[in-house]
Amino acid sequence: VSAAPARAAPGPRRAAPAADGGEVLRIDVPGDFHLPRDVCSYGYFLLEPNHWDPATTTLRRVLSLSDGPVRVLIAQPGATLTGSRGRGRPLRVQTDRPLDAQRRGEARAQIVRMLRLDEDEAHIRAFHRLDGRWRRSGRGRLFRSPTFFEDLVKTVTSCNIAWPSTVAMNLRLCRVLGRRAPSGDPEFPTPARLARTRPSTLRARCSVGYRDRRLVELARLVDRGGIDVAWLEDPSTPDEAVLREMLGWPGIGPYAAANLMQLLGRYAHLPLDTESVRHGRLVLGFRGSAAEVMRRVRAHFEPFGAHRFRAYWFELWAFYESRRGPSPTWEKARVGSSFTAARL
DNA sequence: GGTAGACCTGGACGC
DNA sequence: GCGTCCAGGTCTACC
Repeated sequence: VSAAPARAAPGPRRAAPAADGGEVLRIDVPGDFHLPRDVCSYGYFLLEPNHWDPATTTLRRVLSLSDGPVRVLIAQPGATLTGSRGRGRPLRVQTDRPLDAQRRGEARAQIVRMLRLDEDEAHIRAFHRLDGRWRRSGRGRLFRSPTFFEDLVKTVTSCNIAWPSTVAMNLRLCRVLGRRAPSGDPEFPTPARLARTRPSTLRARCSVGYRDRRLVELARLVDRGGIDVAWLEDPSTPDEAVLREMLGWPGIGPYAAANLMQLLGRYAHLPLDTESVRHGRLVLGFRGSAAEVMRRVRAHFEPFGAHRFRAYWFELWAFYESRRGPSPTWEKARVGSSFTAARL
C-alpha cells in the first residue's frame, strides 16, 4: 500500500468576523507547506470552480457544505509567489457567510483534503530521499479537489479530450448545475444534483459529449452509496483492490484509474497517455512507436517504487514551467485555456 | 487476449 | 465563413 499514512489533521483556530458578513478561519499547516507552490502543482487548480490569483496569491473557490455553498478565499500571509518565504505559516480563510461549528468543521476537512495538509511530512521526505531533484523546491504535495467525487468527474472530463475542452466542461458544469454562494460564485455540482440530471441535458448544456451517460451513472453510484469513498481513502485498503474496483466503474479505464490512484494518495501507479509519449520522446529522448516509448517511460520510473507518480509528474511539471514560467504565476485566462502539450 | 473502430468536441487548417 | 481533419481514452464487437 502506497497511500500516505494519515495523521492528525491541522485544525482551524476560532473564527473571527469578517467585514463582508462572513468570517475568518485560521488553519495551521505542516512546516513545509507553501500555498503558491502546493496549489499550483497539478492542472486541476486551473479548472472551475478553482481560481488562483497570482496578484494576491490567493485561492478562491466555493465549497459545498451540508447547509449549502460557501465561497472561501484562502491565503497564506507572508508567502511569496515564488521561492519559499512564508512556508509553514497558517492559512487565513475568509468565507462569504457565517458558519456554525459543524460547517466550520466541514469546510476545514475539505480544505485539508484539497491541499493535502494531512499528508505525512515523513512520506514526502521519503520521496525526496528517492528523488533528490525536488528536495530544494520542496515539491511533494499535489493539489486535488475537496471531494473524491469532484476528482472523479474532473478525471472523466480530461479523458479523450484536449485541455481547453476540459476547461470548458468544468466551467459549464459549475455554471449550469452548481448552486451559488452568497458572493454569486457557483459550486461544483454535488453528486445528488448530477445524479438527477438527464444525460441529454448534460450533453446539450455542458458539452460533455458521449461522457453524458457515464457521468450521470458515476454520480448515481456516489450518491446512492455504490462507491465507498471511505474504503477507497483508507490507507489499509490494498492498492490492487482499489484499482480493480475503479476499473469496474463506467468511463474508467487504465489511465483514469491510475490518475484516481494518485488523487487518493497512492503514488505507485502511472497514468500514461499521449502526453507521456511526448515527454518520453522530447525530454527523455526515447525513440520508436508510441507503444515502445510508453513501455520505456514506464520502465524509466520503475525505480521510484511507491513514489513513481510524483517523480514522473514533477518532471513533467518542470518541463511545463521551463516553457511557461513558474506555475504560481500562470494566469487562468491566459494559460489555462491554451495549455496543451501540442502548443507548449 | 489482442485489436479495430465508434464515440464527441473544439481547435487547426485549407479553401 | 464554411467544411474537413485530427487528437484524445474508453468501450464494444470481433477475431
